[in-house]
Order: sequence, then structure tokens, then C-alpha cells
Amino acid sequence: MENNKQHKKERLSLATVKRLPTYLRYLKSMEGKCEYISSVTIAEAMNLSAIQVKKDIAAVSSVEGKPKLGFVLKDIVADMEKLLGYNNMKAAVLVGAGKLGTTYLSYTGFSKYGITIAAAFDQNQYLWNSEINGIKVYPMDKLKSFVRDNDIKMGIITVHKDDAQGVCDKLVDAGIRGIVNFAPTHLIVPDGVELQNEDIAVTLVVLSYKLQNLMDNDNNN
Amino acid sequence: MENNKQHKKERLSLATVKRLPTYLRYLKSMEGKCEYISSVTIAEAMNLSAIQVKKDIAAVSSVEGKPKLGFVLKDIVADMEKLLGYNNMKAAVLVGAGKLGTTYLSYTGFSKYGITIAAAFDQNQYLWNSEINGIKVYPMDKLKSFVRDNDIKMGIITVHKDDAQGVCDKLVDAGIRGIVNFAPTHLIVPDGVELQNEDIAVTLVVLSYKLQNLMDNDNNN
DNA sequence: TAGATTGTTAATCGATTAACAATC
DNA sequence: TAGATTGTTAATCGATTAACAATC
Repeated sequence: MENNKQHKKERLSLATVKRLPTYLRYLKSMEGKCEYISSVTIAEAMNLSAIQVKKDIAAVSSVEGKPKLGFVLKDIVADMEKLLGYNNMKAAVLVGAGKLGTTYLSYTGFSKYGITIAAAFDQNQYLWNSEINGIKVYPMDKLKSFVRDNDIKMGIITVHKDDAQGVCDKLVDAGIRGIVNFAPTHLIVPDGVELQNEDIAVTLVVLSYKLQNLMDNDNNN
Repeated sequence: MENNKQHKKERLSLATVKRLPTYLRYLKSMEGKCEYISSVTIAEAMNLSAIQVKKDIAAVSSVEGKPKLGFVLKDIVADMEKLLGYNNMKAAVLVGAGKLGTTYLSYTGFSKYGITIAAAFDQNQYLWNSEINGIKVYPMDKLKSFVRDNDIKMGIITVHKDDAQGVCDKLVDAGIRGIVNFAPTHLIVPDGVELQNEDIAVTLVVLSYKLQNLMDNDNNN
């Protein structure tokens, strides 16, 4: 009864899933430095509340913690890695092998989180068949067959904003179900396709707003 | 009484603030195409619920909508722009004028949202005094005085992950209160400093999780 | 007029925080 | 033992969704 905790877990909350990669990154940075780690320690390092950390770990861990000591570090690392899934590695394609695209193609940290970029696509023929970080760049007209043959569900758009909607349409047509858009433009996708916009401007707006609140509080207290 | 709606507004929810730049982007793309726009139209274009859009507009708009027609497009655009604040433009510094940094320095869309990048800093002396998109690159030892003299509160980290903590410490020491970190590494900041990690791996993990849920639902229904 | 859409209040949902007994 | 930390249930908070009268 204690032993099959990994079965029958409730579905993780989206909020917890968002924090998972950050936990994993921090916990891996602690590997070798300690055997046990407590929710209090994690919370302090990550600027979260200890209660929240406790809850998150409860949701993902297959083993119990020890009162007074905390959790066996390598156990929760193993659980998180398993959850993020290198058992079921998810592949994505990237369209637009320019500056921004190249940055992400060069990024080697994906596999830790169960993600790979299977291929890149670009309209620039000079890039065709070149490799960036071992990932091959194909012409756009290979997109559809590649996505179908490899049963890929995620696409990343790193083209110029004027080309983004066209690329988006092609991804959808190829069968892509989830799109990360880095182009600073409004995209239209049909129902059933998940669109996630990544925008540095939005990030800064949110940060600026949080700071404003912080300072308002400073002044009122 | 109807007229001073812009006063006494409750503080905007964080969720609404996050959607604001996206609304603004979409609404500006519609300028010239119609005079009035309804929450239903906006909701469909942005894949949100009409009720949510209505609530968001109610929170930011200084004028009332017209039943059956919707809102005067240029009025809500004006309100959102005002809120995002080109009256009180917020400046940020960027550290790391490499590939990723250059991408953001080249981005011209910030000012629409009341944000500017005032200067860039890099340890590479070959970049010193060069300009990217009109933004000057300075040596690291000018960071502190620049931030102080210009009363800057936000910093963007686009250096290699091994250098990120060092840069972060320098930003904090200079008086920066909010940091956007693009380096895929765990950073430690003191209390009172707001840290926002931007990580493509996290984005893909979240997207992958959402898709998984979507497909599970497809299969169960 | 009839019907679509507004503005606003109430209900629901999801996530965080608090409380506290159990335990190493 | 005493005290810190766990696991879990309950309370609170924030955001979304539902409901509905008012109105152009």
C-alpha cells in the first residue's frame, strides 16, 4: 500500500509541471553535495514557500521523506526525470535556422527534460543539409513528410514575424498540435492546436509590473 | 460619475497584465479594419473565452462599450497603451551581447509596451562602443555607474550559463531589482530581487504536457 | 421590435497557504 | 527527549466561468 505510490497518482497540476524543470535543475546542481535535502532548503534556494515545495514533491515523488532529514536527493531527482520522461522522449521541429533558431538548436539541455529537436527547416537554400549541433536543416517542402514520418507533434517558430503565419499554417497542415511562437506577431491557429507565444516584451512588461507593486508596497509600509 | 472610470480602478490582476501585450498586438493589427470590436470577436481571434475578454477590458478600459456593437477599437487601444505606459517608459540593461543578446537588442517592438533597452554590456572588448540597433555596448565595469546614473531597475542576462551567476551578482550589486535570466542555469538572488527565468526547455515541457492531456481527452471521449 | 452584447454580481474552479498530528 | 520536518486535511486566496438584467 505504501509501495505503489507511483500508481494512481492524480494528474499533476499545470503549476507544478511548470516548476518541475526548475526543481530538477536545482536538485541536479546539488547532487554530490548532500544525500538528503529538505523542502525548507529547496524553498530557500528557489524563492518558493516550503509548503509549496512539500506539496510539489508529494505530487511527484514515489518515496516518502524522512522527518527531520528531508528527501533522498537522488530519489526525487530520479522521479522527476522519469516524470519529465526520458522514457517517452518528445520530439519537436524548428522552423527558421537564423540567429534565434541557431541559438536554440545549439542548446544542449533539452534531453534532460525529455525533449529533442529532431530537425530544422529553412527557406534559405544555403543552409540546406548543413548541421547545427548535429541537427540537420531541410528545405521547407520536406516539412510535411518529415513531421508525418516521425510522428512529431510540436513545432517551434523562429522566423521573421512577416513569415510566421505562413510557417504556422504549414506546421498545422503537417499535423503539428503544439506550437511555440517566438515571432512577435499575432498568429491564428485552428481549434485543437495549442499555441504558446514567447515574447521578451511580455516578460519585461510583467516584470516591470511586479516591480511597480513591490515598490508601491515598500512606500506604503 | 461615469466619467472618471480611469480613477479608482482596482489594481490589475497579474493574469490580466500578462494578456495585455497580446491584446494590444492583436487590436493594433485590426486598426483600420473596423471601428468597433466586440469581446466575442477578440475572444475568437485570441483563443480566449468571451467572458474573460469582457472582464479584462472592463479592468483596463476608461470608456464603456456599446451593447450590440462592442468597444471603440481606438479607445481600448489607447487605454492599453496608456496602462502599459509610454508615459512612464521603463528602461532595462542587457548583459551579454552575443547571439541571443543581439537578437533582443535588434528587437524593435519594446517601445510599444513602454519598455526600452538603455544599454548593453559585454566582457568582449571587441564589442565595446559598437552599436546594435542604436544601443551601445559597454565594458562590464561601466555597469554599476550606468545603472545608478540612469536609475535602471531591470536587467536581462543573455550570457553563457557559466557566467550567469557572476553577472547576476553584479546586476544586484548595481541596484537592479528585477532580472530576466535566459541562461539555462539556477541563479541565486537575495530577497527583494525579482527573478524571472526564461527557458525554452520549460516551455516545451509545458507544451508537451498540455498536448498529452489534450490527446488523453481525445481518446476518452 | 428582437437579439446580440454589454456590465456586474454570484458560483465555481484551481492553486497556494495554514494548521496540526505523526515521526525520525 | 525535544525539535525539525514530514504527510495530509482544511481554509484562503485569486482567477475563471456562469448567470442575468440593462441597453443599443
